[in-house]
Amino acid sequence: MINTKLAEMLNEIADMLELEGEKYSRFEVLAYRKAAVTIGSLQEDVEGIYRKSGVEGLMELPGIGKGIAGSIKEYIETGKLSKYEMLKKKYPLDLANLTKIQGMGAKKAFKLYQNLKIKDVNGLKKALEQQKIRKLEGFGEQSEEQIKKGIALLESGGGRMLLGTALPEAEAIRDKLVKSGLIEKAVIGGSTRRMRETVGDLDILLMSSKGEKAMDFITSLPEVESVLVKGPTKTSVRLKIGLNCDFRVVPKESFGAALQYFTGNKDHNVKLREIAIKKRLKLSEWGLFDRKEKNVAAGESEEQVYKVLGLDWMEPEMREDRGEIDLAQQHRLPALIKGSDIKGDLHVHSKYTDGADTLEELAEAAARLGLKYIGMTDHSKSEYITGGMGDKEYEKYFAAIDKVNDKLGGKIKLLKSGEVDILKDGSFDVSDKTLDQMDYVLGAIHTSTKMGRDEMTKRVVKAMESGYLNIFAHPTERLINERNPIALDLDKVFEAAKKNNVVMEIDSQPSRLDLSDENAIKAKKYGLKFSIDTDAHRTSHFQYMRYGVAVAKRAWLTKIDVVNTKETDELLKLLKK
DNA sequence: GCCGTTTTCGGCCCGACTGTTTTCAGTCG
Repeated sequence: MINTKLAEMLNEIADMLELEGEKYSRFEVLAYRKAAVTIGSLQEDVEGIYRKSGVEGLMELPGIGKGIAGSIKEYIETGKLSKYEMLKKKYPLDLANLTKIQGMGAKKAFKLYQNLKIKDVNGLKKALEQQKIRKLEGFGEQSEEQIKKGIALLESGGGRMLLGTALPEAEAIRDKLVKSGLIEKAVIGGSTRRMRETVGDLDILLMSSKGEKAMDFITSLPEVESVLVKGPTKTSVRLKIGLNCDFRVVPKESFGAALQYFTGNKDHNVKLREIAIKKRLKLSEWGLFDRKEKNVAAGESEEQVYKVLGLDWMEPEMREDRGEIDLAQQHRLPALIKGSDIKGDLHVHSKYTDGADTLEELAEAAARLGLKYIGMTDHSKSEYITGGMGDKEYEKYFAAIDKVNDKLGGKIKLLKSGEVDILKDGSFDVSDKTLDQMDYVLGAIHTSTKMGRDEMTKRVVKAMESGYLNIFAHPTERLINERNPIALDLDKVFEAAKKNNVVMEIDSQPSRLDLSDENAIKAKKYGLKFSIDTDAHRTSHFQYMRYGVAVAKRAWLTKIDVVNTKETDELLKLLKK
């Protein structure tokens, strides 16, 4: 995939245009940066788009017009980008990596090149050792320290962290702040509030009349490793878990505007500000102001900000500039699914294979959370590491489930199922008789995951056409930051699922979140139904449901899109073949 | 360079903090 490389080059072009100064408008620089973000965050291979739909296809991407589409074409066809090559002659330094250092932009990097012939991060390190940088005009000892820190951060990884790790940490810090008595309100914002699958840093918004004291309290928290920035309204720290956290203190009358600002993604916010301008208003984190500098959306609420702009309030998960602003203007926002809509969990493991708890323990824990049913889906024999079961074992398993159900007396119902392996040829690794005894069949790919795209797609489609498969579990088999998705033609898979009434799973494990929000959006376009499951391997994993629900919300799913919002009887009817 | 119930030309979001400066450029989100 050339996406990353191409995005890096577009960014470098932006850097170099910036160095050109007056010759180029800052908006042209911005255009290249925006295009770089588009290409860099693309799920599909940009080369694939070009091969399939040509330059026109590229131009449908946001921020890609005639000029940059042409450049992309040139790069794909020739392996070179003439604009890049031309500029690079004038600026022969590794801007891509140098500017990854916090606090180092193109201008500083170029100044270091002009004066000290520093071309890359290694050269920079040497200059730091020799304390050459502090002698430069505009730099000092503290600049050297800052650059050193930036390099260390870069080398320690500094990538995005799983939401499932970051959110509990943010909540713990938030709760401490609330307990401190120094603040009136604390709300977690940013991509964490939008519940993105990974988080680059944390944003916590505070309402306080004792701002300075609150900032002192924050920098003395045991979770804090070092203080990066400290001012009266903004403080940034490095947390020990390896994440930066920004704290902003705002007064009551700005809280709604600030929360809005620190929640929407960049494009969503820019669009709102543009709407404000059209209404002769000015939107910032401090409020929504008219021409007399009067805050016309005063108060604590985001609702007010959206309302004055003529928009309905929307859930944070939607604020990604995926068309939600238009819908909010037309008062046509969908009613997204809520956590409380979930009636059961259709993917749960017990001690019978690789789970930690007994059937009874799981049932009791789920009942306490208010669930009406859980589907027991212990592994089939191909997963021998987990103690996967064959036909005989499943027979005993189902008998045990019956027994526990009797004992539970209707408090909650255990459903009979299994996480059945879809073999290389698309068949299942247990007999039809066993499958017939299940209330529903949950199928998954676990073995031979390196198959080619065509073969893998055929394998899955065949399983769907068998008439046995009800739910396709963690469809892409990816692990975030660890394992790439299996090669699947999702269009063909979704088509087959629609034809054969197969439900797509949204697996709520924080490292899976599979389907992803983007793939779930795609699946919904095919009219598919979803099952949001925890894939629990112990009772505490039932808590993961909120992450799966968040993915569903990010994909704009409503209650009727999700099968496990149904009551038990209705669900069983729905899944019956 | 991109984009359009505000336009095919003329716009393009807004503010905080830092370090090195004597009023600001650079960087970041």
